[in-house]
Amino acid sequence: MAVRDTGAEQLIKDTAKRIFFAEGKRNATTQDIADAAGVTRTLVNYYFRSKDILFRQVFDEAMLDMRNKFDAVLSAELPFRKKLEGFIDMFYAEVTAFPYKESFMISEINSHEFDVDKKEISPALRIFIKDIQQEMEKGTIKKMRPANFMLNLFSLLAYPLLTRPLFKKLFELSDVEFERLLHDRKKMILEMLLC
Amino acid sequence: MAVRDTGAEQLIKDTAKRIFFAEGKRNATTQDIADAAGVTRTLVNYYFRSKDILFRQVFDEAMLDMRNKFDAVLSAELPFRKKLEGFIDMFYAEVTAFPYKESFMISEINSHEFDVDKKEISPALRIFIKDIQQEMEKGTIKKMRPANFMLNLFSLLAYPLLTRPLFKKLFELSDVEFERLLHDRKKMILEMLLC
DNA sequence: GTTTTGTCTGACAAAAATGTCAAACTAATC
DNA sequence: GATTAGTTTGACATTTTTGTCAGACAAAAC
Repeated sequence: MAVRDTGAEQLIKDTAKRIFFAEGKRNATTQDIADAAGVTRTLVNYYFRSKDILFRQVFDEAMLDMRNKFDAVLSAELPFRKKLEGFIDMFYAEVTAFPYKESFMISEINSHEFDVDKKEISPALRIFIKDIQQEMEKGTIKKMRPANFMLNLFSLLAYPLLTRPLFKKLFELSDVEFERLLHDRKKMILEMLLC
Repeated sequence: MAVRDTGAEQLIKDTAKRIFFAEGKRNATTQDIADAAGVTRTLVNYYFRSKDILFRQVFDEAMLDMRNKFDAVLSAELPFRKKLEGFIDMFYAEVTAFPYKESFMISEINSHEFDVDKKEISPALRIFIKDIQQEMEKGTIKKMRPANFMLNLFSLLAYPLLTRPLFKKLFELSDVEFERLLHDRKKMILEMLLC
């Protein structure tokens, strides 16, 4: 298949990603996606057979894409603190490009069809877990299960972005003020993790 | 309206809440809800006119319910540390009863129709912000914007539950092991916040 | 230049979900 | 016990979304 590549298949996937992750239209129909891509809906079915398959494919690729970015940062040859900084920067860049991606993923993760195709703990994660344990022995971070350290890192980083609209209203913050808040967090997160 | 209260209206709402928040069927149809409640779908329309209105009503009540619980804990006459502990316990209890509520709320908060009907910062929140500032002056917590302190609290508490299925797989954890992890977090979160 | 093969489209069919209405039912009220 | 008014239902209509299929189109192969 796909011998005479016209780019339509990729175009459809990219458009779907934009609509879901950048524009936050979680309930977009195949027609919406086709329209946005400037093709007919029939073509979407031609390449992906069904909506579910398109969904799954977009989700899986997004998942893989994220994992690759995580792995690149977490297995880099850098001191621990630099790794964390790199991770935070990478994460913020990702959110800036795709503000709704996190929210979308959370939804999927909690849906009943969720199933990742992993065999085992990734090598990069294994390296990072080693790092964490070493830092604990050095005393730069508190002793805890590595999984909990990672949960803390992700939590402090991701959650504020997931609840941004709510917190903006709760604390009566403008966009600029919220950005400033996020900016402050960068240093603060490091301090909290490396106590 | 509702002069001859048969309990059907409340039954439908309660059933919807159970399906959404406890069973995690985010895309349940009105038919699904009617079936689960043991009534006809027509009756759902009789009481709520449209699916959207039912959704909105269930969401708003859930939001209000949460806010009330938060307020009760945050404005209690207790030392700061006890308040935090109460908050954490309340949150875990809530999640145990409705495992998918958080995820549902995040979705809604990030949808484009989201709009809370609040006038101003709630009195309870104002009290808690005062508490936070006092603790900062006493030196029991690091100096930061109160909003950031609250974000930290929520993040550390809520995020692990949102990504539970993913982390379970990533770290190859059983349900029991994950529960143990969560249990450890209780003390840890307090330590991280009160350094 | 004609055949072949992959790409794309319009028209149609099917399915899924929501909404409406007249009429049946039932518990209060008179 | 007849009337009234709120409640419930089944049948029907509409809307929305998805899926299919025969055929048009275009580029490569012969």
